[in-house]
Amino acid sequence: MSANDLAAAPSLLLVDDDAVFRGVLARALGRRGYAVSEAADVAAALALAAANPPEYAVLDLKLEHESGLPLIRQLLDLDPETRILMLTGYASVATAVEAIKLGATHYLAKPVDADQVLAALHRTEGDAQVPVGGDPLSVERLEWEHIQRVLADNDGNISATARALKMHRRTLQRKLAKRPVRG
Amino acid sequence: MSANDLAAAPSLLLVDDDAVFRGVLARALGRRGYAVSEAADVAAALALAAANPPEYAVLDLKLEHESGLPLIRQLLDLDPETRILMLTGYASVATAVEAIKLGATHYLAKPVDADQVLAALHRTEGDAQVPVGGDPLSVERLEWEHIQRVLADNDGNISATARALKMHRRTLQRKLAKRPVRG
DNA sequence: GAAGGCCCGCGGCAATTTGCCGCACCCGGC
DNA sequence: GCCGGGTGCGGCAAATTGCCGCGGGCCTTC
Repeated sequence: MSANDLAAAPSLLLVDDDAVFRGVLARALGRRGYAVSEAADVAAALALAAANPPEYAVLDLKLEHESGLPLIRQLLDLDPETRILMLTGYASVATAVEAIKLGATHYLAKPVDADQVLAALHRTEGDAQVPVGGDPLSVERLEWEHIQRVLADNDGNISATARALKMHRRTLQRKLAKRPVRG
Repeated sequence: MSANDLAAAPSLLLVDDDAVFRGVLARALGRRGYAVSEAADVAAALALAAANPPEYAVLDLKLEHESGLPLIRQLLDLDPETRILMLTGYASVATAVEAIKLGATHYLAKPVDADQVLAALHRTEGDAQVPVGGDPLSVERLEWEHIQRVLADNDGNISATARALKMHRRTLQRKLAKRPVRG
């Protein structure tokens, strides 16, 4: 990439607590002509964004001990034009709905590659020739979605969620630790 | 319900191609004080909405041979105030994102009960500190409902259902042998 | 009418998951 | 400080699932 390209490179803020993943994605995006800045938590992300509001942002939903959701609002407060992509390895309909309503541009489940990230960030709204897929959810997937929904209803309180679901707290913990299955 | 209540009843348009499900939900919503009109496809829904734009709408994503997604835009064109809930037994993150971006108020995966539908329709953007009705279904109960629905979709074919649900035929048999749990 | 192809029901057994203990820790109120 | 409630996690017995196999029924096709 030349110095000219650098000068014109659109800024992109990448927030993820997984250093390895973050590094790989940052490098891939940099190679594609973006000026990437990285942060591992909400505080660091806000510091970077306050100093220089990015044009694009890629946020991990599940950071070390906090949620990336509030960042959506805060980034949009700094610059309403920011295009935000929510990214997570623990995707669910419940959190997707929440993210989009908060103003995220798109929402993707990990794993993703840099091209998918960029496609999601640039996608113009509206052209919704969506799949409307064929097969119903697997029981496992359905359970995951339901758990996420109830968990959101209970503000992330695991004990309360376990009670509401009539399952053991320990079991719920274990289920949450696992990644959602596809399908 | 008195005549006064009827006069004040908020209008709700319910669109689903499954007559049984539609009937059950319509009755349940009617009992809760809504003036429910029903439609089985997009054309019928539009006809009803054009004549009398509803305050609320509950749309099935997967209608017989069409998608319910375009209806979101069309209903909002008729009346931007309409609060729309997308409902589907074939939930996916992708369609959820699309529905919300198109302007839907919320998105839920079937099976749901009437209270959850209303809670979703009334939930305000900020957050859900609203007095939510009854407790959510237990995972066990949810699983049972889902299995029954998919089983019906497959004309009672256990092998096909097991494949669709990505579970073992033997396991499905055992689950079916047990009584439905309540909760 | 024999051969496949699909389906159902069920026994058995190993692997995985649950239920249910416990413990250590953090936090917010009293 | 002390208490109640939430979180994370190890361990272990009990229950459930996954995955075999078998026999049998009901079609369709050679």
